[in-house]
Amino acid sequence: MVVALKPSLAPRPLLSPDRADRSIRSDCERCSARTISVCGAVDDPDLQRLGALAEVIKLEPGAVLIREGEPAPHVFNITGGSLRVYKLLPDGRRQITGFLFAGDFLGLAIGETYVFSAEAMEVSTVCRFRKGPFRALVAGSPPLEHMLLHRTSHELAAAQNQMLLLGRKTAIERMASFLLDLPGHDPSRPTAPGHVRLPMKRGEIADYLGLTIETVSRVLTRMKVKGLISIPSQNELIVERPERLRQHASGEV
Amino acid sequence: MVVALKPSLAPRPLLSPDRADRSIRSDCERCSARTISVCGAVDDPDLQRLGALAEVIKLEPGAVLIREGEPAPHVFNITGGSLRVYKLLPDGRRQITGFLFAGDFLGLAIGETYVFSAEAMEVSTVCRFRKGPFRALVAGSPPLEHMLLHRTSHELAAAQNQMLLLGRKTAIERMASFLLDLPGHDPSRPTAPGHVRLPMKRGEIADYLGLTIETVSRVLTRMKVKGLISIPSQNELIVERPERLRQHASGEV
DNA sequence: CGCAGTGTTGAGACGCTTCAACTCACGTGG
DNA sequence: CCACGTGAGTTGAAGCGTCTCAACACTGCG
Repeated sequence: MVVALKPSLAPRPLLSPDRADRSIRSDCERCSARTISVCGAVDDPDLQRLGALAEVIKLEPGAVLIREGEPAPHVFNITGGSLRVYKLLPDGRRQITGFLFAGDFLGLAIGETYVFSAEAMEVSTVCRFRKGPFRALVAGSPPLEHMLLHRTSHELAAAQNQMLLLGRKTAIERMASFLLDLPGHDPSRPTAPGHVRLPMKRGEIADYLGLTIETVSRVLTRMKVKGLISIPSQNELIVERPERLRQHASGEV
Repeated sequence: MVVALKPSLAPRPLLSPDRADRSIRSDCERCSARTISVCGAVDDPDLQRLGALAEVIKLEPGAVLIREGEPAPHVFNITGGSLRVYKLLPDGRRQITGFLFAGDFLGLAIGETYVFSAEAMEVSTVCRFRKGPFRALVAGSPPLEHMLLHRTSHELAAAQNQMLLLGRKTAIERMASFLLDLPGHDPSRPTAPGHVRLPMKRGEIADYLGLTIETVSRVLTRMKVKGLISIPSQNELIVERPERLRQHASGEV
């Protein structure tokens, strides 16, 4: 059973970061700033029980996992790939509220129906839990509950950063912030410093940053011309001047 | 000892909503849609212990409770009044990420320093807890931890709504959303239907909605001319056409 | 009465969006 | 092997919504 978690629990023994097929991810990007994997026998009985509850689902690119407004019987944990989470207005305007990667939870919010939609951006795998048993198990396991609170608090802090971005930053500041933040969320195989993997299309970046496709494209071009970044291919990008980008991200230019 | 909580625990006996001096607020606005107060003897020993940890602080309007970037030794619970929570860019641009009222928690996010600032908008009272003992108590009390997770999840859902607002809504849509949402967050004395208390100034509304003061003023005027609202005084507002306002809020006009 | 803080209104400027044309990469089939 | 089609991305020109700057109105208070 595959379960990917990013608990904030006491440190676990560090083993090889490979063998994702039977690994439990254990990290806390804001606390310990690293993604580690714990493989082999799982010592925590709660995590084992959690794994026993799970049902593994594989998603093709574009597959819809959650549709806003529909009944919400499940909680999900992403074990591989990446998903976009978004909300829609009736006329089709879309705001992507987050990109999720391996280890992230989805659908924790209390309520009868989902309040957002979620789709796979690439081939992805998720663990699905029925809400009732999941809640029951969590309620009976303080460490699990604590981990969820910890992660949700982090997400809330990230959401506040995004509000600052959407409410007050210019297009280039938004893009700079995005390019600097993205690698920290994506636990996929360690990339060279400055190297950013872009599993999402321009339109998704636009809907995440509250811009249009055209503006995203223009800003990237401007950054390229300025020598801040280079774009070897559509799906990857290299930050050439991280310090200058950081200045842009915080509005100091 | 004054403690204001909005736990998602099992229902408690409903008593008089007054006597705020010794009350424990107990509600779940999104689940049960009402704010109730439980007064008199507190039966939950965890809440009593929480109360014993608290230190009551009174804030004058404009008083700074939390400054972004400073060490974060405390967790707060608001027992009266209202606070604004915000983030700043170096050049002074401000994004207010939320308005907090009685029952709300503040400073839960894990980290060495606060990642936002908070100021009182009116005369307010808060309970202050040192983080260590607070965490210890919460860790030892599953119901408390559960309540915090529940509340944080709600805040996260609200934050996602705000991202949709900031990223994709027009000025009038933002204002309409704001006027409809605000009463649901403010548990202060029950107001007549359609009646909205505005404890914040225009500049704060602007910084919450990602607009300027002038745009806020213009939009309110437009709404007034259209007959959607009326403004008896600077600090209060009456929604005359809730259904039309709701259409605007969801972008259907 | 005068002052300061707050809110409103107007005119022009600006940044992003909209609309449209074009390029590029990739896959398919004649 | 190349013509063709499609989806994604880029670039240009014009439009529009909000911002900026400025003047004015209102309120409360010493």
